[in-house]
This record gives sequence, structure tokens and C-alpha cells, in this order.
Amino acid sequence: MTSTGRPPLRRERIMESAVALADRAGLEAVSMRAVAAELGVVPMALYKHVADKDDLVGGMIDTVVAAYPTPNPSGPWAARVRAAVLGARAAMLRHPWMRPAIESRHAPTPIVLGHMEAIGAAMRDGGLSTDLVHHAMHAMGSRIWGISPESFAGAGAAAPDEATAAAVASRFPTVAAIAAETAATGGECAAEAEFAFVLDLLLDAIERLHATGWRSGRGAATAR
Amino acid sequence: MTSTGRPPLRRERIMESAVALADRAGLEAVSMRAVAAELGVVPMALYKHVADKDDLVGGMIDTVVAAYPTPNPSGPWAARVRAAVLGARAAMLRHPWMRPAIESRHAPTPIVLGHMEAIGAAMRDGGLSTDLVHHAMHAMGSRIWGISPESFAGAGAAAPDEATAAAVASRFPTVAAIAAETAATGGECAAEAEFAFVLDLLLDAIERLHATGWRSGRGAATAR
DNA sequence: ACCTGAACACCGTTCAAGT
DNA sequence: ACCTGAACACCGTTCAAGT
Repeated sequence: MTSTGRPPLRRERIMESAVALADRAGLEAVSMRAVAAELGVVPMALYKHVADKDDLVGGMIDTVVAAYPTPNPSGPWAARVRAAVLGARAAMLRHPWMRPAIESRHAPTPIVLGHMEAIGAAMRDGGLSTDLVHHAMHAMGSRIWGISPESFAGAGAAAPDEATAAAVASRFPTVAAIAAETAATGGECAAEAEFAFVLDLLLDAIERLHATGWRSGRGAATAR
Repeated sequence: MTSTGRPPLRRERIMESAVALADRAGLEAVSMRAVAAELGVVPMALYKHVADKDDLVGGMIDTVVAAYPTPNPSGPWAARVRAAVLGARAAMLRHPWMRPAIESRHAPTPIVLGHMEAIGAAMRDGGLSTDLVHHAMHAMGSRIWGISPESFAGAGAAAPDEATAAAVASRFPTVAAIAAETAATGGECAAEAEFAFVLDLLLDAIERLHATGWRSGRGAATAR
């Protein structure tokens, strides 16, 4: 007799399980063995539906990206891009493992290309040249995915007690001043404001280039 | 008799070995066991000089960052920041594993804080407020380290033959146009130009905010 | 003091076998 | 067709032992 009443293993079910596990226990808890255990199945069973672990993580990203809201394709291009990115970010906050997952991968799946295409197309619709769209995508970087590309998020976290905090402050006064200011303004929602601020800064810089009839080949955004 | 003529194990020697191994075989080849073998030593011997693998990777990053050139502390702030970042980037190109290494870490070491401080201090010297310096650091993101925060670097790499390339082009025309344009302009050095372009775009946007007497609290860089 | 051997609790993945 | 068991070649890390 086959194992009682267990629904057949399908790729979709594997991905849902893996995403739920990552939400609960982090990306490093997602192993072939752990996902299999989650599904009441032996590790090898997964390999009928998933090529290898890379494919598993790619599928997890696809699952989340496929659920991004698709914003209204009207209005100015910058507003459309802003809505798409903030929509992605809202989804991302529920899946913190997406940042390391995306950053560890090097090839985009078709679903992931679809999200890039939607943002690029909004810019082209706004009249931006392919060239400028290209540069704009680079400027956005991983922010396109609703994730911040900030290395060492908790820069102030290196100072546990007051004595060493003072030592850090004297050696790294600028870094310490930034950390103190952030702590005073209330860290949690400050991160959201920061994300939106930088997004707008970039959209604004790009819009300005476009408005002033920027063309590639001058080598840089500005003579320096 | 102790093992013939082998110099005593020191942290510095371990880091040099690990960096050389990563340069040669990539970050994923750097295991405690592989580094130990490189040094002709049993894995456990490393633990006298290194707390754990995280400490090993942190030490590798420190080794490279400590060798960043320190640019002349004169001239306008944007030029100083530009020189520091491009100096970091030059070092980075010799150590491609630095991107995944930095992105996988969450706490900065003092040496790494020192590099952030140098860039932040250059901005403060230029008269930027702590607040604006903070936002500027976020805008730069990991570019501060001389690495580009580009997810899925080879976006066009998903199309091996011409038939599927055409399929990709029809589904993702904007992405395909960008890929085609990049290929035409010669990919390798284009990446360098791209890095400098975006860096200048960001420095320019920040300089503009500073020049127009920007103050925090308006919520965003621009009304939208 | 400095290094080692053996062991523990994990990985991803293969292959041939079960039902 | 779909799942399993046993095994292979790895990990990081611990602990008690050697010299």
C-alpha cells in the first residue's frame, strides 16, 4: 500500500513548502533534506520535480515574483516604475530570505525576466532610449526587486556596551553620527522611508537626464 | 620532531592562503578543510587563529580592504569619494569573490568600518549634513566597496541559440534590446563604463541636493 | 603551546532497487 | 511511474589526546 492519502508530489507543492520553511526558519534552513522532511518524503523524491538545489531556490524566487502586483499601465513612466518597485518591496517584506536568495543567483528565469521587462517597458513607453533604460536599470540595481543592496545593514551593531560605543564613535565619528541619528528617528520605519527616498532620488536623476535630452557616448553622467 | 621547517601558523598566513585560493578557485572552494590542506595542516589547526568560518571570510575581506589605496584628502568631496570608490573597484577586479563574500555578511569589521568612515568623512568635509551623508551612503549601496549590486549580471545568458534568442526577444523586447546593444558595444569594458556612469549619476544627484540646500523631513527627494 | 585523530551531525547527489 | 535505501564525497565543528 502506498503511503496513506498523501497528495502526489508536485513542483508547486514543493515550492510552497520551501517558501513556507524559508519564511519560518530562514534560507539556510532550506536544504533538500529539510524540504523533503517537511513533505513527509525521502530527499531523493524531490529530484523528479527539481533538477538540483539551484533549481529549487530559483523556483522559490519565481513563486514570490509571480505574485508581485502588476501596476496600472498608465500615467507617467516614473510613477509606473515607482509603483512596480514598491509593490515588489511590499511582497519582499514578507519574505526576508529573498535578498540573499536573489543575490546568490546569477541567471534569471523567464518569470524574473518578466518583471525586469515590465519595468524596462514602462521606461521605454515614457520615451527613454534603450541606452538610458539600460543605465537606469543599473542605477536601480537590486532595488528593482524590492530589496535594498545595503551591505552590512547593522553597521552600528558592532557596539554592544557604552564604553565600546564611545570607542567606535571616536574612531568612526561619521558612521557613529549616522547610527545615532537613525536610532533617534526610530529604526524600523526609517528603513522604509530610506528605501523610498533613494528610489525617488534615482528616478529623479534619471528623469532629469531624460528631460535634458541626454545621449550616451559622453562617457559619464556629468563632466568631473 | 615537529613537521620539518614549516613556518608557524599565523592568522595573516591563513588569510593570504585563503585569498589566493579564492582568487584561483572561487569563494565556494574556500572551506576550512581546503585552506588547511593548502597550508599542509589538519583542519583543526586553523581554529587556534580563526573563530569559525565566518571569521575566516571576514578576515579575507579585511585583507583586501586594508590594501585599498587611500586617496589624497584634498579637493572637492565628490572627487574624493569618486577616487576612493574607483580605487576600491580596481582592487576588487582582482578578487571577484569579494562581491558574494561582502553580500553574505551582515556585520562590518573595524577595517571595513574604516573604509565607510573615510567616504562618509569626505562628504562631511564637503559640508553635507549627517542626514544627507546617510542617504548618500544608502544610494551608493555596495558600490562603496567597488562592487556593483547587479542581480542577474548575465541577463541575456538565458538565450543559447538563435531560435530561443528570438523567442526571448519577442517576450522581453526591452531586455533583449539592452542585451543586443551591450553586446554590440563590447561587453567587457562596457561594465567598467557602466560602473563609472552610475557612480557619477549618484554623486551628481547628491551634489544637486546638497547645492539646493536640501533638508530631511520632506519625506522624499522629490514630490511625486 | 601547538598541533592531531577520531568522531558527530550535517550537506547535495548517484545509482540500483523496490512497489 | 513514482518513490526508496544505501552509499559517496563532501561540509563545519567538538573533544580528548598526543608531542
